[in-house]
Amino acid sequence: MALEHAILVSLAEKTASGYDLARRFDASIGHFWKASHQQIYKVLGRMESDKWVEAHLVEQSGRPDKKVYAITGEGRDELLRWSSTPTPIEPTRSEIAVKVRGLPFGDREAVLSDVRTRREAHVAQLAYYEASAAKHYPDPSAIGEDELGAYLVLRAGFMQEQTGIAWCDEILQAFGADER
Amino acid sequence: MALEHAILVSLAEKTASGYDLARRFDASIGHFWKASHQQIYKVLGRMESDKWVEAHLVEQSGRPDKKVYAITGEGRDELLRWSSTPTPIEPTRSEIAVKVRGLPFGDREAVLSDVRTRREAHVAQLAYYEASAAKHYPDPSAIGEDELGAYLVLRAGFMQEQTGIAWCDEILQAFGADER
DNA sequence: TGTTGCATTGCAACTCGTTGCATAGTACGG
DNA sequence: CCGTACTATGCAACGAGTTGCAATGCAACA
Repeated sequence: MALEHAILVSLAEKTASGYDLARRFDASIGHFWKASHQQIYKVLGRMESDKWVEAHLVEQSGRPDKKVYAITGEGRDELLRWSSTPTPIEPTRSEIAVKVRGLPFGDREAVLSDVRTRREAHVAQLAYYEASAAKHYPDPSAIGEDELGAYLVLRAGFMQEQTGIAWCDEILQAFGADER
Repeated sequence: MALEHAILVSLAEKTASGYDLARRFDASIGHFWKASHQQIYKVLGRMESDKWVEAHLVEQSGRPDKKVYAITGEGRDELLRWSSTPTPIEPTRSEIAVKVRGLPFGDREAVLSDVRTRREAHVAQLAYYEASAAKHYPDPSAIGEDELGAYLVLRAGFMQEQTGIAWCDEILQAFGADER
C-alpha cells in the first residue's frame, strides 16, 4: 500500500494532475514503482477524501480541463509518519527465475532466447540510467542534499540492471549458448 | 499468474501435499516466488479441475490425512507451453526506494536506520545462499544439466543480495551515516 | 476527409494475493 | 494438566492492481 506514498512524494516535489502523475510513473518514479492511470485516479480520489491532497480545477482551452493536486499539511504529516515506520522487505517475484529453475521440464531453446531478450532489455535500461545520470548529475560530488534521494534511486536502478545482465550472462554461459 | 507454474515445476521435481508445497515455498522456491498456504490450496484446487495435477488421499496415523498431488501429462504440456512463451519483464516495486527518493520530506534518521536494518537482512540472506551453495554444489564445475537451473537461481539470489548490500552502503556513505 | 494520436478523466469487472479465522489430532515441555 | 507448536486443510472478506471500455475535443498527417 505504498502507491499513496509514492504519489505523495511526487506531489511534495511538484503539484500535478492525475495525467501528469501517470506520466511521471511512466518515467522517473515508475522505475521503482509502476502505476497505471486508472489506479492513480482511483487512489487520488481516496487521498482527497483523506485530506492528504487537495485539488483545484484548472480550465484549459483547446484541451480538457484538469484537476491539479497539491499535497496538504496532513499529507506531509502522513509522509513523515510513513517514512519513520519500518519497511517490510518485499519478496522477489521473478517469473523468469521460475522458468530457469524448471528448465529440465521446459523448452530450453525458448527459455534461453527469452534470457537473451531480457539481457538486451537490461542493457537498454542501463544505457538509459547512464544517460540520465550523465545529464542530471554530471558531477556526482556536487549533488545537493535534496537531489541525493533521486540520485541514489537512479544508482539502484543502474546497479540492478548490471546485476541482471551479469545473471543473464551466467545463464547463457552455463548452457554454452552465449555465442550468437 | 505464475504461481500455478511454480507449483508445476515443484511437483514435476517431486510429488507433494499442499502443506509440503507451502514449506517449499517458505524455503527454496520461495526465494524468488512467495506464496502463502491459503493461496497454494486455492490454486491447487483450480489446477486439479484443470487436470494439471491429480491428488490421491494418503491416510496417516497420528497426524491428519493428506492429499498428495502429482503432475499430470497435461500439466507437463502446460509447463512446456508456458516455458516457450515470452516472459514479461515485471516492474520492480521497492518501497524503500520510494522512501529514499522522498527523503527530503521524511524522517532522515528513521529511513537511514531502516536502510541499516535492510543491509543486515541482505547480509544474512547472502550468507544463507552461500551456505546453501557450498552444501549442495561444492564443486560448481561438476553440476549436471538437471541441477543447473536450481544452481543458477541460487546465483541470482546471491548476486541480488550483493547488489542490495552495495546499494545500502552507497546510501549510508552518501549521508555520512556508515559509522555505527 | 478520414485516421491516428494526444490530453484528460473515469467506471466496471476481474484476478491475484493477504489477513483473519476455523478445525482437529498429536507431541512435548513446564 | 495446560499451553504451545506442529501437521494438515480450507473458507470468507478484503485490498491492490490489471484489463477493458468510454467520453471529448483538438492537432497533425495522409
